[in-house]
Amino acid sequence: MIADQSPVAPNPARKQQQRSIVTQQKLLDAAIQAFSENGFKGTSTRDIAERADVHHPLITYHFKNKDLLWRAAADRMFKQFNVSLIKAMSEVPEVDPKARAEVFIRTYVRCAHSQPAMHKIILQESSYPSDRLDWLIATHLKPLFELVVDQLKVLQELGIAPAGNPALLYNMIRVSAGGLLALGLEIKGTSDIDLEDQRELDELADMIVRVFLPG
Amino acid sequence: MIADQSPVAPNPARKQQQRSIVTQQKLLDAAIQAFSENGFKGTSTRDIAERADVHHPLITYHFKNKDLLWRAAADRMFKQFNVSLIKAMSEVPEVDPKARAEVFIRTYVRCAHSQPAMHKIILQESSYPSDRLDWLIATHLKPLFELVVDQLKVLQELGIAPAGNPALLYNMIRVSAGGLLALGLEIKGTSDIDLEDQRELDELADMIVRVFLPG
DNA sequence: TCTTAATTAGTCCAGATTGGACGATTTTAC
DNA sequence: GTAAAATCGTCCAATCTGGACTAATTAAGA
Repeated sequence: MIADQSPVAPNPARKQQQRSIVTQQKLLDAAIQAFSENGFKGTSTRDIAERADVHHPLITYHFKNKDLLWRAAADRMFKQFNVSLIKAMSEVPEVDPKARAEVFIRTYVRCAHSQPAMHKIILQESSYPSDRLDWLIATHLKPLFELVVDQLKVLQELGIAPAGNPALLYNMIRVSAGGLLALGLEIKGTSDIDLEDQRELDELADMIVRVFLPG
Repeated sequence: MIADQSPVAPNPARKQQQRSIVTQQKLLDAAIQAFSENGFKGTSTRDIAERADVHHPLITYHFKNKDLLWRAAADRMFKQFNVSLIKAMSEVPEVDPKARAEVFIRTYVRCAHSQPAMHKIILQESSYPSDRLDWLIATHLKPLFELVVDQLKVLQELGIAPAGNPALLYNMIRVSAGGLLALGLEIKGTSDIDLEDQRELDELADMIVRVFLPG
């Protein structure tokens, strides 16, 4: 994912320098990490700058303020996630719905593992109403939701997926992957399952497929 | 749940007054709410005192400091949850494992709905290692985990629950209930499902039973 | 009822942190 | 070489931090 352009400067008379792109990426990565750990309110811009190893006034320079930094960081993360998902799906033939669903689940597990911050941020923003949540839903969550639920209905008609409200089913799958992976430390503490281990990760994906696509 | 005793005073020469119990409960409720929204770091003791409508130095008086307040609040919440669960289970005959499992799931859904803060706090504390997480696992998470996983193994042998690692299965059930309910606002935004509605809540419980206890 | 411990109210503090502003300096594209 | 882009260093005013302290109030036990 390459930044289209600096999020701030409107009409550059000279093109953006390479190092500024690096700085922005470092800030965005650090922001996702920090926000996912401590929430929007609990995260200071100085904390983000320190994690990124960047002088903190550069946040103002590149992103104007904390709100816009949050939005840019979330945008990047969700775009990466959704693009990975759609790309993986595009490589599976349309004619085999069960195979498509299986690829979707395995890809979702893989992406959720490489970006556990996503689920944490969604959950945090679901704590109370906010502009950030509205934006998240409208921009990234609802589009994917509608795409997947339509396909889930087909799977249910074919007897591949369990009956019932497909929206609930979608969310159960989602939390069984993303929500469970975000609990990595806790699960390691209670059960000695290490979801950093590729084999255990595959086992989780197998299990989700088995449970949610029994047909 | 009644507080055994004031968490601070060691040897009261005169018994604890009723109003102090009320103050403590108000503080504990407010603390759970605040911590679940903004995390430990993102929550100030003053914020908690304001939510509880209590003068903030009373936190020092009743709980000594922020850490101990967090622990007392979490302890209360988890005890309530686990006790509800065990109580419900004790009313089901031992001889019918499937009925027991179904009661467990429906009770878990009901409790998770009445206390969505629990899942949020677990997830927050799973972000990075801490004494709080260690304590949570050892005191409340692991005991329940071991209890349930043993019963899950029986269900798997009977062909009632799907095959696979029972620890993963347990956690999938847990997040399908608690994790999904904690996402209430998001789910309402994407799908118009209102999990405050008792019928929709029952539908979720039905779905979890259907998916995880197909046998 | 009276005494006194338990609880609360009110105030204060010193220090840290907050998001953000600003000019001086360095780096790099053209 | 030069001017724009990016970074640095420093500053600020406001707010918030957890906690300390004394005086006032309430209620338990004799």
